[in-house]
Amino acid sequence: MADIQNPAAFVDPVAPRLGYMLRRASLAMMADLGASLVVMNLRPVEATILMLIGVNPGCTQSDIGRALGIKRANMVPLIAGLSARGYLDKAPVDGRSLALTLTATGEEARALAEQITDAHEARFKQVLGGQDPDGLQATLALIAGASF
Amino acid sequence: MADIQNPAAFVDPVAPRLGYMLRRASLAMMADLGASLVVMNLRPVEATILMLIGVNPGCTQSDIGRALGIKRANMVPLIAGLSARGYLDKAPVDGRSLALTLTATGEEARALAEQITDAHEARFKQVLGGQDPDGLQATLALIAGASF
DNA sequence: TATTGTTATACTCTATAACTATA
DNA sequence: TATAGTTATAGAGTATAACAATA
Repeated sequence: MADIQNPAAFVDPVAPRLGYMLRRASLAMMADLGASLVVMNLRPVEATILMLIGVNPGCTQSDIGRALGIKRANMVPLIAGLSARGYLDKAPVDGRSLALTLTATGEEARALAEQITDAHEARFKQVLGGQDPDGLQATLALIAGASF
Repeated sequence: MADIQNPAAFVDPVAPRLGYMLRRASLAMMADLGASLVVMNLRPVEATILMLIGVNPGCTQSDIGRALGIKRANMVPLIAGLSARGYLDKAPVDGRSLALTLTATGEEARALAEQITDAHEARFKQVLGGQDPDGLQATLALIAGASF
């Protein structure tokens, strides 16, 4: 029986597992990013969408959904929310699709979100000590792109 | 405007971000683990709980919740589910807490889950090429343990 | 026939509040 | 007063099915 009086005696058998540690590291970074973006009342996914439209002006919400792995149906409230806050302009291109661009306010929000994300990332790179963040990035890309 | 006829022209501004790539790598591994465990009708979190009780026989569900970052209230249906499948034995220790152990069937399930998880992990370590998985593991632990 | 945007809906995961019984 | 287990509930996030309009 585990000695529950001594928390250190409790063994965590999944700590040495790559997938679980990946998950914990991801949750730690996402929690920090979320906490950092709360000052501008923006969620990480909303910040991502602003950045995506910033570099891809005129894209559609279906484009964004494909890029981020979000279903069309779930893009609707996300775009509606950002639009209601005055961050987005919609222009018909097709008759069925809308070209999305950032308003001036939206561009300000994107720039601030980018700045906050930079600072967030810098904090974690410092934790890495001397290790190469780009090397880690490349390794993670290998894992993210794996298919069996 | 982004050339939506050519998907390659669509720029992903968060791909070079550590946190986002961490998230994508984590989702990729968790999806693979989930798909691998489906043959025994077990979710990753349930497999984790079996492993946790396996090395910490006699622990309580509150112990498990603390170890995995799952609230007491959300542990209830998890333990009830594993118990209903005949994987767990509960023995009163306290009057208010229950000591959890694996039944013979539960131990079989744990062993199989461990084996499936091993194979899953081996696949991803192969994707890493020559890179040191333990080094990556240690780096992820630094990120997971960071606090600001 | 395929795609865009949309609505409705359901399921999972997570979070809080409140209760009981025990310590 | 604090903890273990529990219930109810609410909020995200994610999934599918279906529809109208358009390509």
